[in-house]
Amino acid sequence: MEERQKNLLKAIVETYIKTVKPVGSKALCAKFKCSSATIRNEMAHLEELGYLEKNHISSGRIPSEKGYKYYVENLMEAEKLNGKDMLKLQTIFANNELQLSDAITQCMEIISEMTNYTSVVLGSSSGDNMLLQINVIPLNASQVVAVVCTDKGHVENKTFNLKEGTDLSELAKVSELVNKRLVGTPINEVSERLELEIKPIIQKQIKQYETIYHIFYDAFSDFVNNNSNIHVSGRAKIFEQPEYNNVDEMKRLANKLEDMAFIKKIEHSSDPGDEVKIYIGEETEFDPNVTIIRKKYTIDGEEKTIAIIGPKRMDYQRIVGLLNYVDAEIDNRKGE
Amino acid sequence: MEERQKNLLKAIVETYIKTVKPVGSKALCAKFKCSSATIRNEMAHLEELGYLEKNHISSGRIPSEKGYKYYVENLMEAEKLNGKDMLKLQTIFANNELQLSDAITQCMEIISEMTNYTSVVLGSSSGDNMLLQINVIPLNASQVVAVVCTDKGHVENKTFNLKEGTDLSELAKVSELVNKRLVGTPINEVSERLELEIKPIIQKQIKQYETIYHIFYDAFSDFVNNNSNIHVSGRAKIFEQPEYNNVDEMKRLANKLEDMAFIKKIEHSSDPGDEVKIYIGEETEFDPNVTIIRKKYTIDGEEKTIAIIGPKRMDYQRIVGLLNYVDAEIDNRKGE
DNA sequence: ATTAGCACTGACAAAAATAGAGTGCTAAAT
DNA sequence: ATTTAGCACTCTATTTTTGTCAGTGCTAAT
Repeated sequence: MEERQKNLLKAIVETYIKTVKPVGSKALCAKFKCSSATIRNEMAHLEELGYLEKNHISSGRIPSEKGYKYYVENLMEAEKLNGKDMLKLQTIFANNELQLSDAITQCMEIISEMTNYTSVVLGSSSGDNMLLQINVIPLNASQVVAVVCTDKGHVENKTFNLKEGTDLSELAKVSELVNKRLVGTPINEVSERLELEIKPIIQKQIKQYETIYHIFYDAFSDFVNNNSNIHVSGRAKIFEQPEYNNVDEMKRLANKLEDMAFIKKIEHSSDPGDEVKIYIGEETEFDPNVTIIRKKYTIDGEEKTIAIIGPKRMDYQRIVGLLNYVDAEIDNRKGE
Repeated sequence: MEERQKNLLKAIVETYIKTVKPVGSKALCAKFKCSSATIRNEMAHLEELGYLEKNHISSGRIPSEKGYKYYVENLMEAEKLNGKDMLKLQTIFANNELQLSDAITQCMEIISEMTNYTSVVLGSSSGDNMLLQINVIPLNASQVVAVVCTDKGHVENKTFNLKEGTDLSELAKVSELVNKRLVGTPINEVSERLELEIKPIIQKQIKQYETIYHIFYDAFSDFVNNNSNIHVSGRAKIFEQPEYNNVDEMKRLANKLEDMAFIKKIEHSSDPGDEVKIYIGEETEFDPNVTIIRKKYTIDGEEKTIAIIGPKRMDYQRIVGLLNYVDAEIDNRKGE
């Protein structure tokens, strides 16, 4: 692609991002110091190459997915954060009382607020967490709460009703046994080892071993299946974007943003790199009409993914700028 | 109001609920075995009394808020659950492994799915929970997680970074002290007693008392402010209702359904009774264009509120029928 | 290679025409 | 004293018509 064509593509993408209206040839004459006809010729060329599209035969051009892609990879310059935005984020990270992972969550909420895009924070899927401790705390004669804690500091709990006459001391015994034998086991293997190692032992020693076994079994399987580690904010924010001026489009997306199983896909998305990654349209695996910008971190040994969901014509410069800033702050805090 | 007028109002409300179109006089001739003119006269009368409204001078009638109100209080007969609906709910409650409060949450999710309304489950606001136990579990040299458990089985946890050289044994000492002194304290008074009773003691005995004091203080204040005890499902479901065929209306409601502070209002709503309560339009304190049907329970000593949010012309019969059924199942389980 | 010029396209908005459902009122019928 | 048929009228909703305009592609001249 020639230099002028690159500049033209850049100008078209940026104009379209601002105006949300197909870009016509006249609009760019001044910038390129040539007539609209010249621009039209170049546009036709860019269209042939697949970087631009038209809504109908006589409309202005809009960038195609390929066009956006080329733009973010080759043409865009990440924007420096403006003072206002920076200030808001700074105050969050400056607060050292705040746990880093909470700071990140808060910060993504703010970004959603500032930009009118939806933001997501995905905690790691507890896969590489290991059992640190299980406590079984009696609430009253017929209820106990089991509290499981992992080495990464994840805690889950579940309340159980006891059958009449369950012996609390037996419960305590089993809990001690589990703590002695299974600490350090990856959390999603605990169930298995419970079955293979613990069950045979308690089967002999404990009277109501079935009830008690179930309590432990359930407490762990719940842990693995839990998705509480997902924060979505500004689900409704993205609807402020002009592309969602249409009821069906809104409904379609609103449903997806409700579905946590779907949201999880953002994390699993293709490649695992930890730089800022931009997925446009089909590539997102989430929705063909959105762009997702995401970044992965490892904090205290745990993976965390943050992502912004916006329309395909999202303000790439600003978002990348923001995420870069967040990145720097996190590095900064991690260095401490 | 005369008998025929009551019947007419009932018919109009029920027709409107089904068709979502203003009800004209002809449509009801057959049912009332009289001419449209007679119906019109009666309609005019009902309108004078404030039970009906018109969109414009020559349109059919729609029920006013007062009309709906009168309907649900005097005219409606709760519907018997149809077999399909009942079956779905039954399987949830039949599963005795499932904790009752989880069963309720699941069941409200299903109801949202079945009816295309939004459902909400609000746990009690932890006000009358009392401290049962706090554990401070070390994760590694520089991090601990504090786990607070109340007598009602609520568990919250928070991770803290320790300053260089914090003495873990001192932490354990304080945690023992808190467990000895403050168990049984209402959870929202713990902070205060921490300040008044614990601080003076540790101030003398503990070197890094400030850091350690903060850990406990923060762990409790987080507990009180937490809203994790809210489940909203089918936020997007309500948009399937034909009244949300308009982008602005959708956005307005989507924003409210995102805002947990707003959702909480459903619980605090005026009177505290524990029967099925129907709030229509303005009465909801949530949104003038919706109806909220809610029911409060006390389960294991904790208040729980379930609610359905739908349009003002929601299918009252079905929802009340469903909630009655849920009610019966809960009573059934509580009785065990 | 660039540009002026021109015919042409399709979206969009405003205006006009049409159909239809429903009302209120009056006067006659029961 | 109700009830009803009949009629003029109102308003909505839909379709049709018309005009405007931004933008294009192509050709021929620069």
